[in-house]
Amino acid sequence: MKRSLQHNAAVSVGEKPRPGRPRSAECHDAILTAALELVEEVGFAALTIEGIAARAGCGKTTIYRRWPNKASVVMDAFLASTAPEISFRDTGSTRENFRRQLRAVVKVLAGPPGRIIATVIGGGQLDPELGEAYRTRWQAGRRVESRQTLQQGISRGELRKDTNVDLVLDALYGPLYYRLLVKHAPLTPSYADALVDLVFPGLEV
Amino acid sequence: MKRSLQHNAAVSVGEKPRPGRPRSAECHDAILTAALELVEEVGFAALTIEGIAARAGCGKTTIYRRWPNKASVVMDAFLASTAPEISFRDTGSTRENFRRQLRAVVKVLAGPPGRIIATVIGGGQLDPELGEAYRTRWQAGRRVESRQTLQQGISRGELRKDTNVDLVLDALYGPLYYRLLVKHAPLTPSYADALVDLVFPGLEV
Amino acid sequence: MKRSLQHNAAVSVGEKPRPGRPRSAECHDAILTAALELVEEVGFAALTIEGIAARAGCGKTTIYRRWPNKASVVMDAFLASTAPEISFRDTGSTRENFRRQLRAVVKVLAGPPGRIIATVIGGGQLDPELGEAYRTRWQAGRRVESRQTLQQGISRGELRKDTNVDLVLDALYGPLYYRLLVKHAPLTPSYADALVDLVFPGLEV
Amino acid sequence: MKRSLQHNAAVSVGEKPRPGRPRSAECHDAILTAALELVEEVGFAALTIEGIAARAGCGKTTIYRRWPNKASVVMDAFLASTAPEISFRDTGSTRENFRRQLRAVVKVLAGPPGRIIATVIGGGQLDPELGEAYRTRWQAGRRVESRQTLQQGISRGELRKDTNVDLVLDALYGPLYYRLLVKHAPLTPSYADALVDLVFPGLEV
DNA sequence: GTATAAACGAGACGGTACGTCAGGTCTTTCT
DNA sequence: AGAAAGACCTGACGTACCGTCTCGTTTATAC
Repeated sequence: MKRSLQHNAAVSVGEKPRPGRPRSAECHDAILTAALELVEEVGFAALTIEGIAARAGCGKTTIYRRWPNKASVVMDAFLASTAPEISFRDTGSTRENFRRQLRAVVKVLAGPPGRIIATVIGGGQLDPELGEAYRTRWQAGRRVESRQTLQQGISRGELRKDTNVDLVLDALYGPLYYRLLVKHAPLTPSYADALVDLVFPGLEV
Repeated sequence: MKRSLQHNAAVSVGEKPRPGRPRSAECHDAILTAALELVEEVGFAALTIEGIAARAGCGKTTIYRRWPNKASVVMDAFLASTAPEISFRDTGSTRENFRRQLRAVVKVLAGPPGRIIATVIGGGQLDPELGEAYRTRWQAGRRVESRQTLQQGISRGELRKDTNVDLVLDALYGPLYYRLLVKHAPLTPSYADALVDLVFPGLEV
Repeated sequence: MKRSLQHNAAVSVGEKPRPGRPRSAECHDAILTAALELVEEVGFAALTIEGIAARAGCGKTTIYRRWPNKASVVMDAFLASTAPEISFRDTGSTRENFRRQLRAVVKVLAGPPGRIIATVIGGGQLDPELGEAYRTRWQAGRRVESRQTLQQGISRGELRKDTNVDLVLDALYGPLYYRLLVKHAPLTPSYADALVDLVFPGLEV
Repeated sequence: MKRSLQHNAAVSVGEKPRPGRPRSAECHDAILTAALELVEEVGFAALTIEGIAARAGCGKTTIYRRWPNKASVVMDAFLASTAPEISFRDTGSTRENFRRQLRAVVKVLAGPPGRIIATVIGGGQLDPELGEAYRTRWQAGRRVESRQTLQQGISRGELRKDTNVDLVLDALYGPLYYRLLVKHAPLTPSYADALVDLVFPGLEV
């Protein structure tokens, strides 16, 4: 059951061929694609293993053999689809770097991937495993880059040495996810700008 | 179906008595209590209407007659239990007012009500009605008071006249909900303090 | 509960007026009419008290106050509608008397009342009370007349003195009901004729 | 849905093995046995699919997968239990052949199988499919043998050449079913004898 | 007249069973 | 030996009626 955090089914390179019929890669992809489509169409709660199997044209058993629960399937499907994305580019100014990246994040969150992320975070409130999977397999990776960019700003002397990094990251990204999840107001690029301009003055030396 | 935003079963004051046997208030309370207990014990996903009915000692029909889905039951249960709570008191300093209120909010979110709020927001990603119910019946009310306090600070000359109120509220509360929902770090009173001290310097004249 | 064999709700003549609002005759009729219509439309099994109440425009309680179960309602409804019907007329010949009456019976059984009788007998296999009601309140009455006609034939010297009356009545009517209920062949006037001509030769002196 | 007239679940001989887990024969038998027991204990009306499933130790779905309604289950249960039964033996005299067979039929109808037959015919008044199933899967088979025996009597010169076969069969069996269903008098062997002696005089040359 | 008494409609109540759906497991044949 | 199919038991779903029970409202007789 603890294998749920890894691509447990991928036919890794250099894998020694085990006896028996090898697992079908077409099948694997079909399942992930079906899962992704369905989670967008009906949401995580209404998503069923049977539905995924039916759309993927495979048996339920084939899914259960590879993933322990539907959360893992969805998480794998999400990662397989959204892996290549929003990263930082150095403009020379840390504030400007964040402004650009936050605008990119807003763009993603306001689109279809945003709905999936919201679905996954929402499902994570009900299914602890999904929450854990989201944190470690998606959130943590993004956070590393943001932290590095912030730390770079500190070491370059742009930002105060006593900057509470985790707090600042929360102050920047928290409001975005807040609007994504509560939907009390829209997510716009100018909202990203305003946020950066609210938080950074207190950080810059 | 559009009645889900109101206490649809309560025998409101001054209500002209409709024909037929009136709905039982004991029953109403028993259901909400049972729902609240169960959602804490087993979580929203494992919560069943049958389970609520069994614990409340009433028939399933009685629940279905009053609420369209389990999300609404939980929402009503939550409101009935957590209504009288976190409010502002004027200490003379707007920053101090917010520091105290955010600490109170953290206390609530870190406790059992926090789990239910997270559950409701999570469920709101799948069930639009629940999301809407959360926004209008809970979130909006809290927001009004916060906005007034902030505006008071502006009119008292403590805060800049060009303060973007909605943005500031998001910057203060967003990070709290971010941690509540993503759970990448704990919610502590000192986090509330740090947040206030990060955001306010840029606002004060 | 044992009152189900009598018209328990009719405002009988000479009834001493009890205090309180008297039972409504319109209501009574509306219920019986609704029951009759519904039993023809959907059958006895799918018939519901709620359905009758809804169509009759009265409350369920009003029905339960008067009849102990749906079988009684249907039986009353049937009797109220089909009371005036098939009787014997003396032609001088007993065989002819029966031929005419059996033709009349076939006519009734082949029409809508036949469907209701079939429904009632069918329901009687599942609901003993309905069966008992059918026997005593309908069947027995018809039987008396047939028996008298047969006995008249005996005393007039047309039929053998050792005629087994009950057997002959069964031999005459049994096949009609057999076809009514099993439906393996149609009920036609000529079938009645043939039946009479099969049974009577052995009876006549 | 048109499969209800056949043993739709039986693993027929010579059936090419389809993929997937085959239907369990133990399960099949357990359901039919449970259905038969229950219909005798509580009657058809109080019979529930849930009750059958509980006693058979299987899930409701397993029953619904094989039969469309409880009538079909009972019909199959009845056929499986009463298949090997009442048949004719040639004594040399057609009248005697029928006397013996009618006595056997009376014996069956007066016992537990009789209650089930009555239940099935009764149910057939409400559910056309059940009526059709009864006619084709039970009644028709019995009728063939009776017709052959009657025709044998004709060709042997015992009975008149112009005998109306269908009418005679109705005259012999109709009264039995009449008493079975209306229950106005008991079914006894001597009743069978008397019936034969009433009908045959008119047939014999 | 004004109690008092009962029937009325409406509809909520605790239940039972419905027929469906999906869960996760299993058993079988096919590749 | 894995894939695909499909049957298995389980358990919850949301619905329909059951028969009972309040309600507030008539509509009678009795005081």
